[in-house]
Amino acid sequence: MELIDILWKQDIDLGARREVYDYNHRQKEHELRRQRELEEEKQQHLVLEQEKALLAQLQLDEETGEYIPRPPPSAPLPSAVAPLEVTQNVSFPEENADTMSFDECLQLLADTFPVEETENPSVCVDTTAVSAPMMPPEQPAVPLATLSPGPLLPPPPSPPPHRMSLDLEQAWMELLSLPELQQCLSMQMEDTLEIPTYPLPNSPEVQHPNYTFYPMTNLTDRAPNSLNVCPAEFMNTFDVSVPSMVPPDNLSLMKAKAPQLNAKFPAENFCDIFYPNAILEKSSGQHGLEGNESNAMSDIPNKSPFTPVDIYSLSAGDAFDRSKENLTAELPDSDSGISSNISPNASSSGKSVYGDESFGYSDSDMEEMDHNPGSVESDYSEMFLLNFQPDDLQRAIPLSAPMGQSQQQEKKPKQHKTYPAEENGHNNAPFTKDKQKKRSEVRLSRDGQRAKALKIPFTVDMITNLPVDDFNEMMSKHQLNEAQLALVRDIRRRGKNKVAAQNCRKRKMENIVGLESNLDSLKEEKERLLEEKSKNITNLKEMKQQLNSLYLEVFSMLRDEKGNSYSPSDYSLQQSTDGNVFLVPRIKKTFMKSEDSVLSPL
DNA sequence: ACACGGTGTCATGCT
DNA sequence: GTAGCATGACACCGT
Repeated sequence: MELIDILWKQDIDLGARREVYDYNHRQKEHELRRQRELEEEKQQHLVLEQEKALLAQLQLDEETGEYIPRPPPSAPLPSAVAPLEVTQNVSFPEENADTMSFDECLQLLADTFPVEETENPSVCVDTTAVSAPMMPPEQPAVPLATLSPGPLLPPPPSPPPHRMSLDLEQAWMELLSLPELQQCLSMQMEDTLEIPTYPLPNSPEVQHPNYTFYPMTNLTDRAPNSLNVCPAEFMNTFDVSVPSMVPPDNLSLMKAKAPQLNAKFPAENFCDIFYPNAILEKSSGQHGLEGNESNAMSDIPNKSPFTPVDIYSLSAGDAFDRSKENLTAELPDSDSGISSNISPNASSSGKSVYGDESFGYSDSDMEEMDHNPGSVESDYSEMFLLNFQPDDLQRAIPLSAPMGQSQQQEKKPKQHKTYPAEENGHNNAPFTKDKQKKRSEVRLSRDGQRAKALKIPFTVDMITNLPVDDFNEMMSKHQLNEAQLALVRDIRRRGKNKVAAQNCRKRKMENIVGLESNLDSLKEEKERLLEEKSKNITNLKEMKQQLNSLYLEVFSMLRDEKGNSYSPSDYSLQQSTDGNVFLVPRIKKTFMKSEDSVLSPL
């Protein structure tokens, strides 16, 4: 699968389609290796079945809807044979179910049911989500890659009987009521348990059979290039793997292949039964099909936004979808400012004067437009002065949502989109909250409404965020009256000022935060200094005590001529500036205190 | 009903 | 003189 992808990507510029690789791959592994071998076994098996059918085994199968499989030799065949059968029966005469010979009928059933067993995970996924897990995991992830033998090789285990719903059972019984089919089925079903569980195409819930009965005429119309190359068995995978990431080309290819499934179902009335349903569901919108499809696809590893509806829509207008994607791809690169409206997500590319904040209001504008249904498309189409058709514009806008190609998620981006204030650097600001969006939308809607009222052919963000030169150039390209000019200037002024105010407040907050930080640091320093002061005081006090004790010790060691100690009350020790210590009488000291306090004792 | 925060807008000064 | 920015002040709105 990876090789296929690689090869396909390498040659995609050359126009090579992916199925080319798949086709080769499939031919190598399937057609040459298994088809004929299994086909022979199939033929033998059918002969045996035919013999038994003639012996009237009808009663066995119709009652329970489950058919006891005939012993081993034939049982494993259907699943393994399936891919081969599809391939070889592309040109099967499906319209002659009533008139076909018995052998043909047998052949048809023998071919059909085993095929559908293999297709069961794909074609009949919609009927029961239970069948989804049985799908080959690689199918949804790389849809076209399913063309490779992988999905076809391992025929999924026969679905459990309980999977068949009552409706399916009844429909099955009705089908069995047909005489020819009864014979054929009875013979065929004896061999396989899978038959009862086969989701019949006449269930209105079945989605993919719609493709199966898609008019054969479309076959050649849709994909003439790939039709001849790709055998019908590839279609088995397409039903399941209608991918979200598949390029439009591939989608069209898939769509084209879908009709080939006709070969798998002999009864033409099936088409009459189900195809209208398909149309109905198509017309009902994507949700209906998405719901059904999603149920079936829920187990698919890869989300497959492209539902059958998408395929139908493609069939209805490939050109549109292509243009739609082209539009989304091109707009972000456009510097006309229009892209800013349509691609608010392109913050990286939309940066200009204000960085991300530029073009940030398109969301609000769009929401504003949403509030005025009816006038939205026309007004904006006028305002943009683009070549877009309103439909294109309307569809292109959501498509440009940040989801990119996940087109199913385009529904409600506005509510959750990043507000311009957040984009322009305010996302970290404490002001950022949800209501900011609301207010912004309201505010912007004012100017938007005014602009629309005056038929100003620019968007608010264009007016606001374009550089002066570009703005003037844009203005020069349109003849605006005084009111329009005044409004445009006001809008630009307000827009600029709004951004300035936001920046100002941001700075203010930053300043506040900075000042608070400084305050904290200053407080810490103050505490540190106070603590140091306290330590110094303590040390000083200790030193004084030590000095005092030293003084007393020295003084006590002094003796007069008679060997008597001096009284501390009468004498004191004093140190001169040169370091000499003198014993000074207290009386004298008091006398000297007035003239030389330096000599006073410590 | 009131307080408060967030935001847009206006007026003004400055570059 | 004009455009743009910064900012105080005010009003509005939502919580």
